[in-house]
Amino acid sequence: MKPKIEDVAKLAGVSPTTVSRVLNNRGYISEKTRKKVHDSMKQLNYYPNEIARSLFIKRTYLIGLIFPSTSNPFYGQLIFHLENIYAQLGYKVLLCNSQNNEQKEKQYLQMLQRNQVDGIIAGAHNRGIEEYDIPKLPVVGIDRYLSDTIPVVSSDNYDGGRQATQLLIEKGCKKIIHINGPNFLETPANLRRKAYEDVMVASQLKPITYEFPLKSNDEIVSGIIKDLFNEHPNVEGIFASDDMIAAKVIREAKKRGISIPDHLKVVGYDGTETTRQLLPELTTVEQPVEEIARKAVEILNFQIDGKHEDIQLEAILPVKLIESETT
Amino acid sequence: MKPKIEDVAKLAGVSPTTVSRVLNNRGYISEKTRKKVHDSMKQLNYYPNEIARSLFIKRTYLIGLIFPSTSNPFYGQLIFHLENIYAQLGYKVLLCNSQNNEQKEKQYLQMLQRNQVDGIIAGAHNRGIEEYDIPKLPVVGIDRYLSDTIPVVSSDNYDGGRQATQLLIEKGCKKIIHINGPNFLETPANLRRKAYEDVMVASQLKPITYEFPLKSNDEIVSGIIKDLFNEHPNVEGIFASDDMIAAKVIREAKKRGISIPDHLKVVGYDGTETTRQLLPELTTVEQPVEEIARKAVEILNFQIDGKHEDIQLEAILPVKLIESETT
DNA sequence: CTGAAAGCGCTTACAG
DNA sequence: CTGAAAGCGCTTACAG
Repeated sequence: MKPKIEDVAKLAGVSPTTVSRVLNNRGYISEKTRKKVHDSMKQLNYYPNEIARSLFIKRTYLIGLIFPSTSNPFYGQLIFHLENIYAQLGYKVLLCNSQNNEQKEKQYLQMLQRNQVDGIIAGAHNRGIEEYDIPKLPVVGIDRYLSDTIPVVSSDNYDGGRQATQLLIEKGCKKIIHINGPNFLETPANLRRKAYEDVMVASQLKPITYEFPLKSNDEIVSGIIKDLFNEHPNVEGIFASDDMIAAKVIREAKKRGISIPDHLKVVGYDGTETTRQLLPELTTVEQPVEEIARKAVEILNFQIDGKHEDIQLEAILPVKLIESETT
Repeated sequence: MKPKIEDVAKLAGVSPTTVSRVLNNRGYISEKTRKKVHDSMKQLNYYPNEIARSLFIKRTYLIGLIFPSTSNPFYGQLIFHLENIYAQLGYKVLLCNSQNNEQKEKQYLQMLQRNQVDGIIAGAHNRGIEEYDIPKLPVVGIDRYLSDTIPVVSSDNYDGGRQATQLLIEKGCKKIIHINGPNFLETPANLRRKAYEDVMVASQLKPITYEFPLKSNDEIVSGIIKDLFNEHPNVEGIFASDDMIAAKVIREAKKRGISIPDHLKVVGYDGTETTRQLLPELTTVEQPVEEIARKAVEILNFQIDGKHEDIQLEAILPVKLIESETT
């Protein structure tokens, strides 16, 4: 069986208390004892059982991460940074792919509570889930309003939408169409649309938004893009609410022999590493993914440490327009 | 404070033993008692502490996942499936981004042991790490030989390399170049190169492989691709060892005004969802990501359950050539 | 059908 | 500087 503290203690000829103290660098320990203990630990190949420790100290240093899918480049990159930051802070990360499924999400929430996580960071979903309002469980949302008391971190969606739309206007587009998810959601991401509409109106242009439904797959989105081109064959600019959609727009335009950027200009949103590698020609609004991760961790830490006075309820981080070849 | 089993017991007027039995559906419980206990749990909003449970049963239902980065589309998708499968099986998943850093990886390995994970699934790295040989800790490698006794799951890299190369030959290419990582590594992925060389030689063509170093970044890879085009301006076919590299090849070809597929044909490897969305025109060899995940879980489960006779030391899953517009 | 006791592997006051 | 005892929140024989 795995050696335990008692085994180390026996071999070193000391008490379990002493071994624990050596392990945790707590209290006074003579150099001689410390060495004996360390030698015994090495000899037995001992490593402490964190489960037992967690039970006692009532702290797991576990963080739950609930996001739709690591397969999506934006979330994949965000989770990468979150995990990195937490690893450096001595935390571990429990991964949950919610797939935007409310039922799954509730189950994960239960599971994370049972496993005594110190906190939760959760990413975009269709709507707030009241189950997130767990007394004393630190939670931070990313691009997502979970409840009135749960802090949200997001990129400056409004400014991103504004910059994207303005760029298209500056480049001479008049007929500019936006593609986005459903409008009824109160997500920060909806500000991309709001900004688009505001800028269009301010420039005396008519905003037109094509919406795809909440649970839409590849085909549905492709169909909507086809509709867009059929109904507006003379569209000059398209601002897609994310890079995946922008990629589909580009593809459809190519199929129709519409040359980009001469006859059509396209702007995406996200600007993940993966997009920039696979589709570097796309002009897009880059989210500060690492900074979002850092901010979310910072706010969650304030909650964990009980520093409630330091918590911002909303943190908005600046985006960066990356001009490439589609505009 | 959080209610514990004792609180539920008191409220229900029974012993903690009985509550535990209700919780675990073990032994005989009268319907009346069961109801009382359930009511009390609901009233107190009780949920069991898995940490305490784990300590006793010596089983955490935790699996450690060590992969270079969730930001990479292949690993992101693989991890997505692994997590999904494990969630359905009632397991939880601890995520570790090793970033191909041996030091980090060793630390994660320690951490996972301290946290009493039931098993580990680890993805590609530069070389085997002896620390993986932990007595009685179930481990499975994906596309990676960790040690003689650790099972490996991979796509049929040889067949993938063969199909890619043969396609290029069939399409009329004579001068076909391969781009891959360093050859000295004994990874299953190196079979892609081996297959390329075998097919070329069998077709009386000269294999030429451009290698990029182990720790290479964007720029280094781009530089190597530039070299390739400078040194072989008349190259007709390029088989890249993954889709990211293929994307760079396409980009460089465009810059040089080389038209694809007319004057140059390109084949990638991986065929992740993300690639297929962002770069659907790429011909590539699709890895059976979900099947790889399933197989790895299956083999790890055999180890966890002690069914050592059922364990395959090497599982190779079939790939699928997806012909698109770059060939 | 139900309960009292012991124990999972740690840590922390409290003594000395 | 070091140790004996109690306890973190569960579960499992063992009794009854």
